[in-house]
Amino acid sequence: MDYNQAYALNRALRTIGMRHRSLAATELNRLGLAIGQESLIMELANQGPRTQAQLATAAGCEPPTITSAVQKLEALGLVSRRPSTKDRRATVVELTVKGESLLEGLSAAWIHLAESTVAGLSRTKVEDMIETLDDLAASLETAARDLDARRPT
Amino acid sequence: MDYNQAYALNRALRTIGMRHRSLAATELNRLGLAIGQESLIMELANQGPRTQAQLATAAGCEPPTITSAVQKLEALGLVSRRPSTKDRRATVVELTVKGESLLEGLSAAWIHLAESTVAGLSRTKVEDMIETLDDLAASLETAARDLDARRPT
DNA sequence: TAATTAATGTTAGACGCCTAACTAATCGCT
DNA sequence: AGCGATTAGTTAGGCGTCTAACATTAATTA
Repeated sequence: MDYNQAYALNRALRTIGMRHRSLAATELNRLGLAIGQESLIMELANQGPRTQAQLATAAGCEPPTITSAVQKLEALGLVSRRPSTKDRRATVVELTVKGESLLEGLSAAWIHLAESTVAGLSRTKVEDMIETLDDLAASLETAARDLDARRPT
Repeated sequence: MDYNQAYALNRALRTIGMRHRSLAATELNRLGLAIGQESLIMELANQGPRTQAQLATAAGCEPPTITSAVQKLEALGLVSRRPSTKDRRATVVELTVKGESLLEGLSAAWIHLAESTVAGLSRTKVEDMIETLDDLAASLETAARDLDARRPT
């Protein structure tokens, strides 16, 4: 690949990441949430109670990030924690009633975010966009996995 | 747009942002740089000496981010600062010789980053990917602009 | 010209995310 | 059965980014 293509690709991805994150943050602020917390709430809503390790895998981030996010969600009363009965190392996280009451607003906010994200597209259909982004997300996941498989212990 | 589409879109964008940023960070770390600094260096290489306000606009971030990034680049000896002669508020930032010596490695790293980003694509050609991402980046820029135009003083 | 408004850059403090280092518990192998 | 290796979670400290508040200088307008 030549430099101009690489530059264009990386630059587009940088601005996409920053802008989408920023729009997401303003949507979530209206609900009293910070960015990152939504992915835990949605995962708990979809899958039921999960350990923090499962949440880390689902959210694609590292354990310390989960520790801190769960602590804050617990302080907000949106989530509860209890020790796992089967594995005494593990902590099971569960949505509280108050947490579930957020789900409706969260869905609306997420639709609004997606709509403003694609509102200004000039030559791409939304279905094609989603298709393309899924392909890219998968490619980046394998690139990331390959990278730290190559990183020794 | 229905919720499932919105969820898929937002989720793909979240992972794309996180993974690409993370890959970029490991590339830059090899050069002794942190993420974000590369966009200033590249802008200075492309456009010549710039004020911090111009750098903020080009990088798509806020003035305090530039202040801190420029301070660190200056401490590394990659960049020099001098007061503008025409506007006594402004600071002009310029690449040093040591900064220019990084450009070659930076280009190589950026090509490598782009290649690993797209290496795992299964159903999208690179040219189409760039086209689609440019469209999306532009859409998100206008969404962000509209948002804080709506935010009053 | 004088007064108001706008722009440049800084500091302070917050956020999410990261890595490194650690404890405690479980797993795996001999 | 026991010991080394792995896994779950936490703490400490770093990064880039943001907003809010501020001082300084420039531009606008009365």
